[in-house]
Amino acid sequence: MFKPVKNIRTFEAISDQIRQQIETGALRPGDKLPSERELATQFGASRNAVREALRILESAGVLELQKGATGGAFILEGDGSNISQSISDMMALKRISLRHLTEARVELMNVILKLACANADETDFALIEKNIEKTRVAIENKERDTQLELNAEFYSIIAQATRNPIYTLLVAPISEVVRRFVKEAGVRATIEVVHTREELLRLMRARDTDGAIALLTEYLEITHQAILRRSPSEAVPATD
Amino acid sequence: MFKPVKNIRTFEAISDQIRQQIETGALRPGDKLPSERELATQFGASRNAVREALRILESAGVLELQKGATGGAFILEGDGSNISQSISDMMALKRISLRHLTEARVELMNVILKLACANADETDFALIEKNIEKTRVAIENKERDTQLELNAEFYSIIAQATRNPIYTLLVAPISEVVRRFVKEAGVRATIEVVHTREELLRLMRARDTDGAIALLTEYLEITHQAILRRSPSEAVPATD
DNA sequence: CTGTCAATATGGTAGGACCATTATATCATT
DNA sequence: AATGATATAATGGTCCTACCATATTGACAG
Repeated sequence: MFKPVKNIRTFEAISDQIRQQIETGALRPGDKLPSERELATQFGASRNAVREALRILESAGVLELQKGATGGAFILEGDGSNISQSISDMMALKRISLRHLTEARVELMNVILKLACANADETDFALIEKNIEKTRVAIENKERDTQLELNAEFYSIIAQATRNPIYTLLVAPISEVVRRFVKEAGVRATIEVVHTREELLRLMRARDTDGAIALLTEYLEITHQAILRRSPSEAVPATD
Repeated sequence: MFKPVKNIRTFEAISDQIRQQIETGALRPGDKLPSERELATQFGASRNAVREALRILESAGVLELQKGATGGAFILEGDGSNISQSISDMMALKRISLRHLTEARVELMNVILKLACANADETDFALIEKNIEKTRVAIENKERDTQLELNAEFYSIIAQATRNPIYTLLVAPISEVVRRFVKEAGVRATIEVVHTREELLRLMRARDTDGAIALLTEYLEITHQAILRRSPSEAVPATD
């Protein structure tokens, strides 16, 4: 058995090295990398190769590039927003249908609700309450974009109540993709949404896990059906 | 209220256009894009900008770049391997601990097992059986890398039995990250693994969902403890 | 028919030049 | 002294040209 000949490209070597620095903790969120020109000399590579490496890390949500005199590459915290892009890429490649997405969303929210009911404290409930109130105002004023924003926030708050950041990372992209469907299909939120969420909050406060899960599952299915009615073309499952 | 001045970068405009072509179906998996030089003239941009756009799409797992005379950029199917990179990036940024990962893994596998028990047919079971057998051989021959490979495959097969590709997309990266921990900690697989999986397969065939979940949950927790014993430093949770 | 070699197209790398943006320092004006 | 305009410098963004490494194809000699 022979070892495969390595065909490592320079920009890969560079991005790998930077990633490694992050893994070992040598680079932490907020840190600033040297300038592109400086990095080029340090790596003994062209500025071109350095740029491609930085571009990869930027699109991965690891870096942020700022222009200007005090600009440069800054390590980010990482909020998982890039995972959103990944999932929507998969959907564009027809590997995922709306049916798949809703099904997974329901199951994921079931898990999250279970953990949130167990771990949430009054601080979380207060955040949810505030979010619902803002949602009510947004719906009354027909501010659709604001409402969609608050919608994503709602699930994010619940996810954070699980005390496990992985769920927050997973919920954000799903909300994002669902948001696109809702926007495309032109589905409008009614005041019913607020009532449902108030009831959900009540159930969570009462630690009624099963009740909360049942309520949210029903609501998500209704949302799914509403999108389907508006854009039936999306009902076509992935072609395998 | 003023609109924010758009500061769209050319390579972003290019990658957005290509992504749009994929979304509309104008570009499908297997299709080949024009050469970089040709794209540069078509977009009216420099080859440099085109390259950075292609680099982003490549790192997103949307494209594959091949060298040589008949080379070029080919649209991929998209197997979600890039999501793996995203999650491990988040872990590197200390947002996720092993405890978080195991907890989410257990919950996720519970869901997957439930759906797999409901939807799997004999074809899936046969694949699992074959995988277990190969794992037995790998363990006996102490082929650790092969065994780790089969390990990821095992969970992937189960995920595919759910008939929802999203779960396959989510399981792959988690397996990948767990694999790194296992390798780093030097945890060795014993023949017990094979016995556990054979029992799991038996339960799945019997459609004993609860039994299967209980068995796998226990096994995953044991794995978690094994890793912790070997590398206690990883036990430190994320610093918030 | 077969193996060898040249031609060619493509991605990968390099280096230089210039532009747009941003922050800072400097100076003139009030 | 405070303010505002202006030069200065550093940085990312873009472009161009050239060359290298690789992989396919086709011609050619054996």
